[in-house]
Amino acid sequence: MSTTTYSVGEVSARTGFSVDTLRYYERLGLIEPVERSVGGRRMYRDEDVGWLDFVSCLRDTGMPIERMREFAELCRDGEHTVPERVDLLAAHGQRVEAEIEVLRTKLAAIRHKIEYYEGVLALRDGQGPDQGSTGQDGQQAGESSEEGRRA
Amino acid sequence: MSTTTYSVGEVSARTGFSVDTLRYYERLGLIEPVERSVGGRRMYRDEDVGWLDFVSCLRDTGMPIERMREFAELCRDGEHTVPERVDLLAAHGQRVEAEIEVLRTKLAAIRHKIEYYEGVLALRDGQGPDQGSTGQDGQQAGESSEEGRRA
DNA sequence: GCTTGACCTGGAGTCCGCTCCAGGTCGCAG
DNA sequence: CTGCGACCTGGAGCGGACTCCAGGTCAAGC
Repeated sequence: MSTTTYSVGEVSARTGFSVDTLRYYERLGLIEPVERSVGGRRMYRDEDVGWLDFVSCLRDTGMPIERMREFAELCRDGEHTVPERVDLLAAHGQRVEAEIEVLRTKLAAIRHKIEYYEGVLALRDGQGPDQGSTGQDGQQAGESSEEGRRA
Repeated sequence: MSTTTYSVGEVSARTGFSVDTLRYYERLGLIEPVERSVGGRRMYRDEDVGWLDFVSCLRDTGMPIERMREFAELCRDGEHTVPERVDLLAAHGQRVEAEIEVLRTKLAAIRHKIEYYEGVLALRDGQGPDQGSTGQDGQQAGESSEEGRRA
């Protein structure tokens, strides 16, 4: 069983992190110091890649680097930190859920606006073409009559 | 019908934008120059607040300021820009949907990890308390055997 | 009239998360 | 042995989105 390893470039391709970011994360202690070849080059193992995949979950869900670092530290500190890790992840999970909810709500408002615009277009195309290019549509005025208050 | 107006502080409280941010957005042309009192103070009207509510939808769904500015400009340029506005918003909507999808997927992976940890805890509490604090749990090693590859 | 707090301006400063750079090494192909 | 491309380091630079500051004005209450 030859323990295959990957260069930083390969890992970059696999994980989507840029080469610079991989080195940056390592400096920050977000990744354990990666094994090196004789010539000093990084040799990532499968576990490293697995960890990076998880880090990408954290990052892509908006966890700040500092908190990821804390989490990494907990992982390094041994199994007795598992409860804390759960707390940290669960708290993050809640934030992500809340974030998703915000996105859904606000996206709905955006879609609503699109529909309003499409209504405007349908109306315009249906009856008389282009009635005065500069109507009472000054940024907020025009459509606010339709949507006004309500985030 | 007295057209009520709001001070920058009131609008800040209502919209959630900080006072500084409100002024900043106005400077950038993201909001039309707001009406002023004799003494030079901003007096926001309901339409302004409505527009800000919509801006918060764009911002909170991650639209960069520059694109918001473009959108604001289209709104100012008159009704003939409605198709472009729709395009801009629709494109943004797609990105937001994609983003939500990413969040869901990655959140699922995080939950999976939490469950794994809870399994570890249940196991540990069930049979023999704390078996060696510094096991083979060096950051990625331990749990990678469980989750390994797969973002 | 005086105090106090909210407001004004232009510009500088901050924080985050990378990203780029210079100057040097490694190692494989030809 | 010579390229050449991928890699190394420490540190500087960048883009985005605010946030803060100094120094001044305004307006309502006492």
